[in-house]
Amino acid sequence: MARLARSFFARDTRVVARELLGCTFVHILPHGARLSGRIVETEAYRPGDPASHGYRGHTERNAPMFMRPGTAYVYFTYGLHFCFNVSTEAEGVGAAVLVRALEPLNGVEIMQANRRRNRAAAMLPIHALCRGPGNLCKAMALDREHSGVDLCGHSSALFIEPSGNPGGRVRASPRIGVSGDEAAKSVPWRFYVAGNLSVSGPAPNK
DNA sequence: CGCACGATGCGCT
DNA sequence: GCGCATCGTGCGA
Repeated sequence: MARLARSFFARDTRVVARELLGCTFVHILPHGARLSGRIVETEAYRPGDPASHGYRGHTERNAPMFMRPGTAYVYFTYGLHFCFNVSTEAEGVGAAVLVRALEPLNGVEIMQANRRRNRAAAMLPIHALCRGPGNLCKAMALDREHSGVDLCGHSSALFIEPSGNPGGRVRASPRIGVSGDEAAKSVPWRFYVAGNLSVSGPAPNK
């Protein structure tokens, strides 16, 4: 299947965030296994946005946000979690879409193993495997070594496949976990598929 | 059910 | 040092 071209990501971050819903995010592991899931929740982080890592300018960590649209930006936070983003807008512009949740499609058993804390722990329900940005990275085996990877490259292990439609009603809401600036907290730049069990936050998401 | 908090690393002031 | 685009647990109602 085709992968999304750079032109898809080289647009307004809010549009990209909304249109990513329903697309399939794929990670081909080194041994060839395919992990994938349908994107059901995203957030836009835009130029001039106080909540964005790019707000205070270019640093070593956020460098992928300023790279070509379609570049993966994976960062480490709270001392234990990774979050996966895709850069947007244009090269030199600090903007990205945070992918917050997937509905698992391929590689579910591997995801189960990636998420399991220890051998005795109970198996998680499929819809919970990639619910929330930290959980998504754990299940999809993503970490800082994937930051800077070009999702539009022909041979990259990470890419996104296009889709017809999200298969549900798309809703917008304020972003989750944003603190500080009041305007940044209230702006509706989180997008999700209403009612999908894999969407994070208080269930059920209507 | 909701809320509080601890875990735990590191980038930034 | 502070605080973070988080998550799971444990507590009280």
